[in-house]
Amino acid sequence: MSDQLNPPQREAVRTLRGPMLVLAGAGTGKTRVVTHRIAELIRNGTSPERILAVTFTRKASGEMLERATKLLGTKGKKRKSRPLISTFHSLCVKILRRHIAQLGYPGRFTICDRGDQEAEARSALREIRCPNESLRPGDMLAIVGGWKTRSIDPGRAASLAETDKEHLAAAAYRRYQNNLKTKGMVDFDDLLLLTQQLFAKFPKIRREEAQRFDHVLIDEYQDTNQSQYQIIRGLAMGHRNLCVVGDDDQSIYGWRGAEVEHILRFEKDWPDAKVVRLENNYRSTAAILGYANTLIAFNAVRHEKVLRPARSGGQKPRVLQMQDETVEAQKIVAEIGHVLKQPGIAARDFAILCRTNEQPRAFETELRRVNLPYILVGGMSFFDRKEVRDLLAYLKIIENPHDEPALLRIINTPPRSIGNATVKQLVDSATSRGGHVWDVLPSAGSNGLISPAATIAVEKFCELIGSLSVAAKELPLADLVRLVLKKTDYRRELERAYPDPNDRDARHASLEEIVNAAANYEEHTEDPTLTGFLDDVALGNRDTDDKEDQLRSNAIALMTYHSAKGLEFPYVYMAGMEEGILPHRRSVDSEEAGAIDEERRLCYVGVTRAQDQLTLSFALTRRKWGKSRDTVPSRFLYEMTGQAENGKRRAEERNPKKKRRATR
DNA sequence: GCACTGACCGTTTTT
DNA sequence: CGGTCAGTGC
Repeated sequence: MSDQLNPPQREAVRTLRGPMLVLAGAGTGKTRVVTHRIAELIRNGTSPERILAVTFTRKASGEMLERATKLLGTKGKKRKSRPLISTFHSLCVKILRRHIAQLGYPGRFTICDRGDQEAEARSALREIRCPNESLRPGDMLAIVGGWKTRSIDPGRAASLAETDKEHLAAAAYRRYQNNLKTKGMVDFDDLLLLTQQLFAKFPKIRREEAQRFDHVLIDEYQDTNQSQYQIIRGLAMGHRNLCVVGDDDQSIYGWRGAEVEHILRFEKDWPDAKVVRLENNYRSTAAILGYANTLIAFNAVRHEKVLRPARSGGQKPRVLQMQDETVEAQKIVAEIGHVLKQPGIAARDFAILCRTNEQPRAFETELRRVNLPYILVGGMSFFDRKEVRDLLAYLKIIENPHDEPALLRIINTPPRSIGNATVKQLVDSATSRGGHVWDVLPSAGSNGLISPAATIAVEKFCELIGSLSVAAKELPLADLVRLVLKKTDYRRELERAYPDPNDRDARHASLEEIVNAAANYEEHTEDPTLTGFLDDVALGNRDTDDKEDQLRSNAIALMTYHSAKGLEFPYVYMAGMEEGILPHRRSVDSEEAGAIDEERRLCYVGVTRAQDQLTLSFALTRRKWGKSRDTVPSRFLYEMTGQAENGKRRAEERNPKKKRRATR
């Protein structure tokens, strides 16, 4: 792309004051506009730290920061003189760290990961005496998550609940939320929800936080949920310098509470808003864009947009039919290997996109077999591995001994003779007193709650944590991590637990990675703290770079459509174009209106990632749980290739006057 | 207290 | 197929 901005882009960059909505289609240089705008603001005298840019993913914020830095030529400068480019979640953590006590929480908090959430869900369900088979913790979390992303508190949830499960979930939600509060823990959704509540209840705090910035920019605005919407309003209503950028056709987070209405309603909320449309696509060839446009036109409810290709011609997208998912992986990987032999083509030019996290498995096996470099984005995270979680649990306990899931995780890991029976006693005694497990540990032996042997073990454990906490105040983070490993003898535990040397080595390496991550965090952060490190880990803000970035710098990308949003690749493979996968079975079966439309947008996101060549593939049979089943090609294939009738079009041709309402 | 075994069960996407 | 968990035997 040339460095010249086209007229609408220029307008979006030059109009610096007041509210602005940038409706930007796929591949129209959205990120470019945002970064240029930041640069323009600074050139016009806005001091950089008065600018806040919010993105959805950490990757996007990193990229934006990099580009803005380049544009401004401020590379070596201190962080203070840089704009704040952050994800929503990181922003909210910062705000909550300053004010959470106002909401009745202990002064500090830890962010729970998925495992912590499950443990807390389990105990909440136990508290309401919910039989195991009536509602599982996972299901409860799914229901509660749905409420939280729509800003529904326990009180309102109780009145909204319809089914038996929902009623149980509402009761458990109340407990769950209260327990988290007393323990000083917040889950992912709370980060947004509590910030919203903070702003609503304490206008003074809202103003204080809002006054830090003179300009607010929001990327991927179509994916904002209720809380985010309110937070943005709260931050921008004073100065009104709010610029939001988004594309309703790429709204793929409806299931997480995102409401496209927000982008459609923007002009009503901010009546003097300037609206700029970016419709020139610089990314894909006309052939690819043709497929994308034909496909998305099947969605009835949308902002009408015409994406004009800047690149004419191009190779027509291919549809490949394979025998099963193994052949699919073999064929695609073999083809990539073949194309890679051509000069000037690199592994990073390829992406294999999937609907589910399970699909990449077959590809991974195959890529390994033929020894091609790849990076699997998402899926089982490094930080989900058992040994990593154990080690992090120690750090969490050092930071906040009241973090109960962390405590229960490591109180007997490595085994130190504090068995299930003892732990149960300790938990019961804490619950009956309404206190923390950590606080009953010192007196447990003298109260005769636990056996003499266990008493000694518990005493030793307390000493261990005590000495680590002292060390934490003096040692650099990486050294603290090493000390934890040494004092807990965790490496010997690995030797014991994993007889397979390969397995063992991999796990040793994971521990080493944490030490590296800590060192990296310290190096890249101005004021490093244990809290800050744990925040970054919980939010996926991996400062671990080296290894990951090295890989990413030249590897075939293997990821889901959701992860691929905002990215682009010369060669894109969309695997598993089958009914039940894309669109996913769950959406096909769903009663909810618009479920298929969201799947179609997902498909659209996939298609519009491709710059030069797009390949769609489906398998005739696919294995699931060891059983092979026949499949049906995705309806989207027929739609894209013009083999399906577009009912909406027909109706319109007959009755052209009738205007479609642009709502979801 | 701990390790091992077998029954059971699950089908999406993520910060 | 692969992971989880309760129950069993040492």
